[in-house]
Amino acid sequence: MGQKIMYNYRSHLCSSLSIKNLGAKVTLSGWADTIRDHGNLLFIDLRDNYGITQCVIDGTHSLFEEISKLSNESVLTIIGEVVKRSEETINKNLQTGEIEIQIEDYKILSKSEILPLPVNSDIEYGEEIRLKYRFLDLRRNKLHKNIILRSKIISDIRKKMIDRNFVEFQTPILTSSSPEGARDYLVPSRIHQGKFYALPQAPQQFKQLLMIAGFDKYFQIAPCFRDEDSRADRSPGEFYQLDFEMSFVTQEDVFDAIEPVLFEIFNENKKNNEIKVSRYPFKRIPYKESMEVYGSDKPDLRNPLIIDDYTKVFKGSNFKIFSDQIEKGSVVKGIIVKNTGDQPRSFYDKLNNWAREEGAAGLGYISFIKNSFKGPIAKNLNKDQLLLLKLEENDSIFFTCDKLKEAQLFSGKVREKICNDLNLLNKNSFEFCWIVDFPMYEIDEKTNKIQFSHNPFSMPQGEMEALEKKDPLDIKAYQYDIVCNGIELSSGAIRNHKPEIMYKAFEIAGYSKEDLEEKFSGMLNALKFGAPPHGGSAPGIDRIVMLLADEPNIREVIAFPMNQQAMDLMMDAPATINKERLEELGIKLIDKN
RNA sequence: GCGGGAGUAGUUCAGCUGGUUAGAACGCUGCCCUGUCACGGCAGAGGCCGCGGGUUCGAAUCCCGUCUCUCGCGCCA
Repeated sequence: MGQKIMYNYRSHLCSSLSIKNLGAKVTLSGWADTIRDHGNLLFIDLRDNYGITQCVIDGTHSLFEEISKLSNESVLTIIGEVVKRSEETINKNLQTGEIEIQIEDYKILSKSEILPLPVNSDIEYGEEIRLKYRFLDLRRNKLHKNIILRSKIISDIRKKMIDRNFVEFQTPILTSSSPEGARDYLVPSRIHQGKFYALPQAPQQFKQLLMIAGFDKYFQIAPCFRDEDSRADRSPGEFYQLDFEMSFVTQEDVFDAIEPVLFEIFNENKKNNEIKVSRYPFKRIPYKESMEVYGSDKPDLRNPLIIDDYTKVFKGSNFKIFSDQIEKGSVVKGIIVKNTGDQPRSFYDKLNNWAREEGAAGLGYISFIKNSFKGPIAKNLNKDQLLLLKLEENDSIFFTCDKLKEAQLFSGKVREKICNDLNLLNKNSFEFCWIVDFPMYEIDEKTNKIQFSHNPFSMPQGEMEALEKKDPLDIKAYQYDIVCNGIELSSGAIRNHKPEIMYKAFEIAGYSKEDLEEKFSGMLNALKFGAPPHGGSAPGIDRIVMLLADEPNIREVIAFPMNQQAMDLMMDAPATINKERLEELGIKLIDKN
């Protein structure tokens, strides 16, 4: 104690000692994870980033009194000898469980006050306290591991991209607001009072400009900023994408380039070997089919249930509720569920109640058991109609009747609900698919106007000819999403690299030539001086880590996330700014009260 | 902006068909304990029951309002 000279903090890590080191005099530094005081014998589990080592001291030692007053999470250097534990006291749960350190000397590097949040426990705590004391939360095993996994995934991605001749770039954080898309985060300009920078929602235009600049293959672990409300899989404020772009490529070239990267990242970082990752090429599902079969544009392919169309069965049938609606243009969607024909009545009633809570009229069903059709709808169909259902023994089928889009979306919910209730999900797999052929345009239901359904810079399939001759709502784009286990990892596209097609595409969505030139002059200019065909995508890093860490919430894989209200409880952001700073920026606050 | 759930000790939670002194576990303080690893035992301190109002003889409990957290919807080209 009381050393005046600088000494080494550690000779070993808290994970590194074993019976091979018996007799060695070692120095370890770390946190006092747990202290077990037996009166005349005391154990300290010393923890660092790498592991835990048990240190022991007995009552005859001159430092015993002092050391027994230590508090949890104090930071210590412990010097002592590596000794073998007796056979009965070996701890198999610990990497270093065959040895312990006989404490000879120690030094307190930093004391800890009473903790607001226990570090050495795995139980769940409220998010508010976890976020306020994030540094303590991050010391805890689960979060600590998640953040290290995140680092590994990012470094793996970087290596794989560089190995494939992608070039890493940085693009501006202070840039200009883009008129399409999400709400921007804005930064006031001091030099140009009244004007604002925007933080990039994605480096979309910059990566395209880099392609036009001839760099051929771009990637970036890119921060993206969107001022939108949060969800369990959407952190407010900022998130990271594996943003990449390639020149002289077709849609299939883009898929070929990224599929092995995603496969390898998932296969090499999955939690255990039981877990199967989709082999590439991943399934390609046209948007229209995805809506028909899964009732979603981000289907979870681990769910074995499938939606089919049964409009023909009910058309003109005696089941008037459906047949009348069909006359008015509705459709009937159904989901066949195996091994449910013998479920008790309550099973169907519960689903029916759930459907009503969801705003549906109910959830009609027919089950087929011992060669007869049961359920309230069955008696309204004749034999031929019932046979069209193609039910097998012990099957049930659940119906939704509504306008096409509503019926698809609700069937999608039913598909998910039944899968969850019956536990049909294969949890040990990562199922990838591409959703392709997204429509270029859609109709805004409020204004009845045609608008871009996705990225306005995407190339329409059929290019100029399609824009000129086809009904805009029938035009597909070279626009695709990659989906894994029902989570949209990213969208991407083959971009429109021809200014004349760009003018036409925007014209259809109601933008004049002047609008376009005002808002995207940089981009348009670039396209006029020799732009290669190019395309790319941008899988979300946080969501990839979330899937691999098997976490239901994205904040569990971000070191310092904001809460749902987009506040940083630890750093106290956002915060008020003093008058002088505001004046300098030419900003006057409006009192909304 | 809208809907669901929650807010009680430093922490996690119980109590909530109203009833006089609000409990448990972990943590904390003190004492005992030489083989624990979530050590154990005894004792103790610790509460504006989120905040404001109302009903009532009496409110953690019932009612109204409000704030906060969280999940979902809207939003997220």
